[in-house]
Amino acid sequence: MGEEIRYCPVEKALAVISGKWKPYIFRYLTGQTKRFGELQRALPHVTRKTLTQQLREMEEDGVVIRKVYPQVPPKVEYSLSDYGKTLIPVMSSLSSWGQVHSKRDNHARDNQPDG
Amino acid sequence: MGEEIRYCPVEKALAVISGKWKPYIFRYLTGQTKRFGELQRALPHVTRKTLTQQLREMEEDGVVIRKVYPQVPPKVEYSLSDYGKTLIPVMSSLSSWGQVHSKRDNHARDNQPDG
DNA sequence: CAGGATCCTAAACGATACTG
DNA sequence: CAGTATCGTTTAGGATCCTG
Repeated sequence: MGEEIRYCPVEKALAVISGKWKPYIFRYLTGQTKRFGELQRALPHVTRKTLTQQLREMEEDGVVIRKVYPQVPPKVEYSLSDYGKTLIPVMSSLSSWGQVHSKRDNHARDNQPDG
Repeated sequence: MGEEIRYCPVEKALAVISGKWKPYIFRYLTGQTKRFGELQRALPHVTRKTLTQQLREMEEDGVVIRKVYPQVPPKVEYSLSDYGKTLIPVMSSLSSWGQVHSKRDNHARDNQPDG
């Protein structure tokens, strides 16, 4: 998901936040540190494998910090890095656009007066 | 690319702008009406089929207006709809983030002093 | 000029089972 | 608890050829 270099800054930003569960992970980690299991419970529809993958990618991109506590049973905490936090206003921008235009779903592309 | 309903506003926004060439199309159409061929020349690496697809999706999503001039040879113009223009600040947000953090490429996730 | 049709590949994601 | 390994499906996008 980031194999080739991104020349377009928009693409670069999208490369970091694109991923089926990344927006959710992002929102959930904003302001909070969470354990793997907590994320899993918050996102009941994602498999462990995929959740791990998405988190690994976010870690690779430097937006998420993974802290492993060497104990048994294992404990792993995830949090946003300072770098990751710089994405918060971007996510807000996306979010507010999505909220404002949520009345316009997939269809409804003809002039829909403010119903 | 928008088969299922998006519950998350961020996902909803991403669904509209995600697509390999959409950011470029977006930027290129911002403030200008362009013909299909112009877009193609501006994006030398995209095939006609894919360019058409992306434009169709953007039209479906209501962000792009496709105007066909019934003449031979055909002439088709693309422009941003008013709805599409509401995405400009969102694109700006993504873009400026991408620009600011462009020094941080795919790797380089350890502390890299401004070398 | 601006496409449509068809075939193909790579990558994302899911399902399921196993592990330190 | 927090993964990894393997397999299978879906889909975005590319390659190529055809058309009004």
